Amino acid sequence: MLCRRSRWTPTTDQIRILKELFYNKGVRSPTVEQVQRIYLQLKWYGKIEFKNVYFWFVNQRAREKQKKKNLTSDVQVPKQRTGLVGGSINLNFGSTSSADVGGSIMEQRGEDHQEVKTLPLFPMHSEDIFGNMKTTSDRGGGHGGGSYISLELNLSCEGKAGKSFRSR
Amino acid sequence: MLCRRSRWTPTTDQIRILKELFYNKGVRSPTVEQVQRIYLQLKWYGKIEFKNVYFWFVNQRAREKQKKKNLTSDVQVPKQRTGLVGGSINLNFGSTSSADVGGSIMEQRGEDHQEVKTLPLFPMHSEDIFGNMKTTSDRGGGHGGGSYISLELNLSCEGKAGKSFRSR
DNA sequence: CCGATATGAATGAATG
DNA sequence: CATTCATTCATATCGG
Repeated sequence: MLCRRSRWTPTTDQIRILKELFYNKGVRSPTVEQVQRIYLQLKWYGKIEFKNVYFWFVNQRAREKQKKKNLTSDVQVPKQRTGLVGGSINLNFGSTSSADVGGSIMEQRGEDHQEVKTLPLFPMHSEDIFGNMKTTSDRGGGHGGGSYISLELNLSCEGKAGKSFRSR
Repeated sequence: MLCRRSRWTPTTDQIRILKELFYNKGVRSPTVEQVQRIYLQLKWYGKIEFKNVYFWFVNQRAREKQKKKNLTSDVQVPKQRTGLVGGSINLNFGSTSSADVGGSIMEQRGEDHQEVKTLPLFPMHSEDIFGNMKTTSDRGGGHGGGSYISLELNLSCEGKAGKSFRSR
């Protein structure tokens, strides 16, 4: 059953070795020689190409970063005054339990304030918001504001500066 | 290995809002800031995480294109992926004799010999890989004898891991 | 319950 | 390296 897959499907051994290198050995950005050796070694465990190893590390780095910012802020406030059938507002903020090396869910910063107060559509001028990237803000202490969101969607997609997910 | 992690089940309100944004507002690839705001708003209607919003847009985009491809494309051979590359005319007489349909960059394969003979240099366009490889700071000073990739691999670790991807 | 479908999630591959 | 595309996997939901 040879499933000619268009893309590389790493075997469990290959994955194990790669993760071992990445997490335990701390190999994040292997050198060319290292990638070459890893590749040559991994070939023994199944079909693989040099670029597969290279891409694997690139993706791993990128996703590691993404998943790292997880704070599991799914603390949705038990608050539904509108009577919406929201349905499941279970306070499921059950401690993430992010213990596994490969077990992490990506998420943004723990921005849990649901008090959206009509955030400015585009707070930045062009594409760089030095020191302005954290929407979370840092209001020291005080939070006794109202806690109900109301606005309707105000997202605009006009001359959006920058394009795409550039958090920078 | 059961990855049974209940997945997000969007509420009707969340779906409605998301679709409103996608179709009516034309929001296809929201920026992180936008995703974040959408997330903050949607979470009021039920359990939701940042990544859920992110994935939703990714999937919508992909499937939108998928559907479109199914309609716009004329009836001509749907090119079933029955296995072989079918209709591809292999006029792939590029450089490497091994014509790979996936023809992509950095294709350095030499077939299935899993033995290294002389670590051939990489025939890929260096401008892409080695010219762009700027690793600001990979493993912390593991140079000269610390961070080889060794673990269970017995690959020929000459032990010279001096050069890293960064060609600086 | 069961199989088909819709869709959330994961990840290899690419692009700039 | 940041972001996006493409393909695949996993599962919630639906019809019978």
